[in-house]
Amino acid sequence: MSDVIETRGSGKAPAAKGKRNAAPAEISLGTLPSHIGFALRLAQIAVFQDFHRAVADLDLRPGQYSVLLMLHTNPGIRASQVAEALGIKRTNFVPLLDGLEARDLVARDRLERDRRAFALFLTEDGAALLQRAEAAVARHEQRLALALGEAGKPALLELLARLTATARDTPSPHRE
Amino acid sequence: MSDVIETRGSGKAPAAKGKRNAAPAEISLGTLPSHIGFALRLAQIAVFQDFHRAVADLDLRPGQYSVLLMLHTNPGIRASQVAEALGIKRTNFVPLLDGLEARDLVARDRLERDRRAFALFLTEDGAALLQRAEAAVARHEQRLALALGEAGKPALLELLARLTATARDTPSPHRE
DNA sequence: TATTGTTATACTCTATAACTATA
DNA sequence: TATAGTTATAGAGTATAACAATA
Repeated sequence: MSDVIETRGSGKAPAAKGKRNAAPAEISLGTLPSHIGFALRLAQIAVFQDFHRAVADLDLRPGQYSVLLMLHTNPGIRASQVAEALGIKRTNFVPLLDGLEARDLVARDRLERDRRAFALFLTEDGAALLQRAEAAVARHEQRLALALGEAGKPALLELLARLTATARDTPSPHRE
Repeated sequence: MSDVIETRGSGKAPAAKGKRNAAPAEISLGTLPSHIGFALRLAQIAVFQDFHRAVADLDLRPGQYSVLLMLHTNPGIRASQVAEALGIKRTNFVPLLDGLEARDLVARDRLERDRRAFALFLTEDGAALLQRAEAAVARHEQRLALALGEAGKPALLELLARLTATARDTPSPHRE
């Protein structure tokens, strides 16, 4: 829990002779570790890296996995619905879908009753890949849950949900 | 805590007549909300947006604020030390520093005993801006702490630290 | 030879404006 | 007029390779 980081030479250099330097060998993060945003960033990076390792064989990033999951749970859903549910802009969702379609994991079916829109489905390959991904992601989640302890995971999800709700709803702080 | 999202017309459209559509009006996120990575992403986005609003007058992003804080806590520190401590690549730290220097918030002083490196300092303007930023960020943190409840913030920081440590240290899951 | 800072570059994620074809 | 999907584009954040000056 020390806020001090050793930066000199990655542990290879001898114990530093210049103690009166303008640039100290030991630096402090100060109050940074007590900032929620900073801690969130570090955790997010670490968790996403672990996710990446977990599904490395399948070549899936978190966003792609989320889309496959949504299409499995909501077959025939429209593209803009998936994008909105996942917090992705419609415009950025296009290349994401293109990539999955090019790999023949999802299919776009033009709707007859509204020929502007598509119904999205998993292909057989997509369903099969999702199944393997779900198993890998379950192991990834179990690994994290183990580190969080018995009541840790639900407690964390509850705290994160409060952050999401509060920070989202908070109006501009200086103009009320 | 419902996993169901209403996407049709953002609440403006009449109650949807086509109930037998291929694309249902109500879609489910399925198991996604129980994924730690997904919850982390939502919380991070919300918290960073709140941070942005909190320091909007000062035109500071989280990374820039972190650098100012580091230079205040560790005056004379070298650029690569700051970058490493914050988890930023040296190469990406250059334009970040350039921006702060262009605004006359930080100064690079060439070190005499090692003329490859710079000692970094806050300027007077930088110190003054940091002071205002710290006040704004403190209000931002208090707002979040209020939402998390009495023991919520330390509990959250503890859980996030466990995630950071575990996910970072975990070796590749399929090759042991 | 190794390190500090740097340039150039590329890839991902995100954001806005504007187009098309439909409604 | 409005909506679903799309294109083009631009801005951040992040990644690697390679260079000059210095150690």
